[in-house]
Amino acid sequence: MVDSKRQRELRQDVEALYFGYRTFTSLPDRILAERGLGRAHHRILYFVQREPGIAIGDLLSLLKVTKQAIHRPLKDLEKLGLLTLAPDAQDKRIRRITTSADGALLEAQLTGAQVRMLESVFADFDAETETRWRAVMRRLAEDNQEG
Amino acid sequence: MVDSKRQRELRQDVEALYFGYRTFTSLPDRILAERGLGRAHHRILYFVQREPGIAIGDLLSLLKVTKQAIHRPLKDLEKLGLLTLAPDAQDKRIRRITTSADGALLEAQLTGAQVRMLESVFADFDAETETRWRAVMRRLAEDNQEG
DNA sequence: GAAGTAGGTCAAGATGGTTGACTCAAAGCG
DNA sequence: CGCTTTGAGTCAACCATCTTGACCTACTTC
Repeated sequence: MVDSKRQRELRQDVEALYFGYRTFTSLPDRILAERGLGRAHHRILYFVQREPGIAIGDLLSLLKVTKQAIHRPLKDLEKLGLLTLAPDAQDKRIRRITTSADGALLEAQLTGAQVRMLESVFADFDAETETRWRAVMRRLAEDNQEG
Repeated sequence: MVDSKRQRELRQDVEALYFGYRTFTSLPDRILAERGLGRAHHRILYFVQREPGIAIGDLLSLLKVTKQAIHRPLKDLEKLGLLTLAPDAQDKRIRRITTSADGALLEAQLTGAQVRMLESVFADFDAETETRWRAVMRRLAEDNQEG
C-alpha cells in the first residue's frame, strides 16, 4: 500500500507537469495569436534573445527541429522586422540571427508573461522552496542533453 | 542590477520548464511511435485510467479540445481494443470510457516511463526538496482551472 | 580542384488541432 | 404529449507544425 500511494503521488506529479506546462504556454499563445504568430515564433525569439548572433544551425540543434521546420517562422519574423539575419564576418556561410528593437520588445512581452506567472506562484512560497523547485527543474532539464 | 539578476534567474526557470517538459514527453513518444500512436492517444489513456468511466464530454473539458479533435484517436484506441465505450446506465446519451486490460497495460508503460524519470530526478535530492517541488508544481497546475 | 559544411528550397505527407454545420437519440420539461 | 436541450457522431474545409528526402548554391577547407 505504501508503494501504491507513492505511485499515485508520482502520477499526480506527471499530471501537474502537464497542466502546469499547458497554462504556462497558453499565456504567450494569446499574445502571439493577436499578431498572427505561433509558438514556433516565440521559441525562435527566445533563443535568439538568449544568445544574440546565434547561427541558424545552432538554433536548429537547440530546438531539435529540421531546417525546413524553422524556415517559415524565421522568414516571417524577418519580414516583420523582428529579426535580422546577417552573414558571419569570418565564415560567410553562417548566418547570424539577432533581434531588432521590436523583436526584443515582443520577446520581452512573451517571456515576460511567463516570468510574471512564475513570480505569482513563487509569491505563495518562501525563498527556500523556490530555490529547491529551481534545482529540481534544472536537473529535469539537464536530462535533455542526453536523450 | 539585483533586479536584472532576478530576471535572468526567472528566464532560466522558463527555459528549464521548456527543456524539462520536452524530455518528459519525448519518453512516451518513443513507445507510442512503435505502435503507430501519438501523444493524443496517451492523453486519452491517462485520463481514462485516472477516472475510469469518464464521459466523453468531461474528457473534452479536461483536455480542452473539441469533439472533432478527440474523435480519431478515441476510435483508434477502441479499434485496438485498448478502450471500451459503453452508454451510461441512467443517461443513455452519455458514453462512458474505460480502459481494457491491454489499455491499462499500455498506459502504465507510458506514464510509468515518466514516473521513473521523476524518480530518477528525485533520487538526487532529499525528501524535503521533493515535497517543495511538488507543492510549487501543484500551484502552477492550479492556475489552469482559471484561464 | 575536390570534398565538406551552412543554408535554402521544393515536394509530399503525418499529426493534431480548428470552425461550422448538420444529424440523431435520449432526456427534461411545460 | 410535444418541444427543447443535451451528448455525441460526422462531414468538410482548413491551418500550424513538423517530418523525410532530394537537390541546389555558396563558401570554406584541405
